[in-house]
Amino acid sequence: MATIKEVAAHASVSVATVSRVVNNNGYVSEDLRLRVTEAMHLLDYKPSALARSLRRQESLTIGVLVPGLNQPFFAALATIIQTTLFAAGYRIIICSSEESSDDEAAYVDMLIRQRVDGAIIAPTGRSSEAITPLLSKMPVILIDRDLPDLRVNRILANNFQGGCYAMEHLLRLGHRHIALIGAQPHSASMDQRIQGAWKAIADAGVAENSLKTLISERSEFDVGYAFARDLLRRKRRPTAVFALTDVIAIGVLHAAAEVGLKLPDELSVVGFDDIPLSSYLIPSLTTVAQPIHRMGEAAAELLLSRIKNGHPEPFESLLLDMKLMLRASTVPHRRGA
Amino acid sequence: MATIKEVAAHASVSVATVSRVVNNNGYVSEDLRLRVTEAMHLLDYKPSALARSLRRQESLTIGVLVPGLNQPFFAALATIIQTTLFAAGYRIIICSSEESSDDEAAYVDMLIRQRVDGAIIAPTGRSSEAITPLLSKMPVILIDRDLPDLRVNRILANNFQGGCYAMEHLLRLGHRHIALIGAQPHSASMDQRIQGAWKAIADAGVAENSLKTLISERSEFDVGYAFARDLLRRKRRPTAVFALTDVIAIGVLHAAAEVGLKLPDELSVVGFDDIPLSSYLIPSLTTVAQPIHRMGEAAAELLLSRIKNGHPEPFESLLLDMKLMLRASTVPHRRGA
DNA sequence: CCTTCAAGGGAAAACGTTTTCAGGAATTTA
DNA sequence: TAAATTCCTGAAAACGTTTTCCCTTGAAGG
Repeated sequence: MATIKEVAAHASVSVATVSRVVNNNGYVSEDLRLRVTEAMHLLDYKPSALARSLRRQESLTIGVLVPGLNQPFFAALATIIQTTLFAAGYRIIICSSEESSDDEAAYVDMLIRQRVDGAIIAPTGRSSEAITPLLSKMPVILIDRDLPDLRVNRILANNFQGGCYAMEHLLRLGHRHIALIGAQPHSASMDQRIQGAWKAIADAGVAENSLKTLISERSEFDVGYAFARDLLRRKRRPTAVFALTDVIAIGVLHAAAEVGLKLPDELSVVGFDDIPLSSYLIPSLTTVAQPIHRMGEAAAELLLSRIKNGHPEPFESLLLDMKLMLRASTVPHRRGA
Repeated sequence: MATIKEVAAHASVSVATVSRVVNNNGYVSEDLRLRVTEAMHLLDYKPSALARSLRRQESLTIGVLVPGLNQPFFAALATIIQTTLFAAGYRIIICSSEESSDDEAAYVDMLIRQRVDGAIIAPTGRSSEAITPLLSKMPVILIDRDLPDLRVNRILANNFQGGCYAMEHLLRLGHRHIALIGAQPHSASMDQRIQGAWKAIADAGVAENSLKTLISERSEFDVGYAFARDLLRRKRRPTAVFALTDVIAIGVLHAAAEVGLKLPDELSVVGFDDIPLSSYLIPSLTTVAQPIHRMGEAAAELLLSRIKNGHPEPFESLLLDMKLMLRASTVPHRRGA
């Protein structure tokens, strides 16, 4: 691989001159500029980002740490962040911790050694332990999942509001026997969705036993199906389900079909996330959409501004609005259905 | 951020000694080793991967270039590759080109400047133009999507075989009026699935007009729904659909429900990919599973071996077997249904 | 007692850039 | 004409490591 020295030799100039034309700063005559660009093309010269980063003391790289690329939401988020940052001249290192705190800590360590200029993190657990080492070393943006007592900027979707929206919707349709099904009990977002649901119950003034919550440690894919199968077979089964995730909702749909319920007439289902598939399900899924695009962009932009301008204490949180997507899976409750 | 010099000063030794204890090579007395490790902890010293890479002339980083992280298949593939390589001491830079050749070329350029030690690539288009610059500079493994006339190692799933399996299955069930629906006409994998389907037709000795192929430029999400809606309304509608992708199959399911067809009795559907969701659809989707885990691992391992051992000409391809997943969406054809 | 060898450690070169500094030439200003 | 300014260029330091080379010391072997 050609180095700047070889280019300089080939063009009979100093390395300083080559550097000037590469970075297009400082004075250099047309004559030499031409000779240098020619030599660069001839030798297929590509400056080493390693050497440049070392000298400039900035890597133009930022770390993105998500709990699981297999979750469509995070895949989409990572893609948006990548697109935004790449356009700004930054590259990203995406790390998928697969919900493991140990892996998360290992990736954090790696990002530090890699001298990334900043990090955008959707943390795995409820504990901030794994990511604290980063905070003193670079700007960090927390995204999607909150952690208490951390002095960082946050980009969050209003999960409380979303939970509220979903439950309000079901209550307004007349449902009074509702099951809430969730997984991942260690996530603050899930907690807030549940809180929102209870808030809607309280605001509507309906009986507290209108809502039953079922939370499992199992994976998203299993839990909806497993819970719903039992639940829907009971004599007094719920008339509506609030699934804390679209993937869970899909499991519920599956179970309902197996049990022989006619959807949506005999069971209304509302999901959460608005993954691409949800509008293609049968029936198409009413769900709460996260402002995923704005989250990704906002995180990227906020991080860049922090890298350029330094600490903007106090650390402010950006709380973005959710949106209820009305589709076919929810209908008014009919007495006797 | 602490440097090796500061650690050396703090422990009253030379930087060479610190380096020796960090890398655990060369001779160093217990006395000094202790003083150094103490100083390292005290200063929270983390060696700069930048400086190390520059000096060692290897970055321990490899580039992974996929056409779209939003496609569950590639998200899963990237995750597997990352896990395998991270365990081997390598980090990866994941780039998602979003099926754009221009972005792909930009990422390729970036990977070269970043001095990655190798690359695993699932190319975007049919042309090898965008990625050729890499070939002369580092070991490259092509994965999932083939490109002709490239002197590289390949890890491919046998898409031809998969297409064959799917079509054989439908034919064996007695279907003789089958629609093949696809998107992404620029992908070699899709071509091969189609070829496989025709091979099954030929082998079974049934009439060539048993199969109609419909390929669109539109996105995966739209195409299944759009085509199927038209198709299923005709007087002589197909009794089975082979969807070139699970996501397309989901669109078909949706359209069938809308048109009022009873699934799977009035329409059999077979998909391709076996994305996590496919077993949770209603009816659960018969589909062709890619050996995705073996693909990712094989690619990672082969790349590492090429980095260590250099060119193993001739370039061999690894062609992995597909597997037909029998589920509920396909049933025997009944005359008069 | 002399030679060899192993253990231990420091000085300095090297990796490929960017950037500061210094200086020369050409041009403008006083 | 002298002084100041602008344009242009190269030498060399610096970024943070690793590694080579060399030197010392102590012990073992003859």
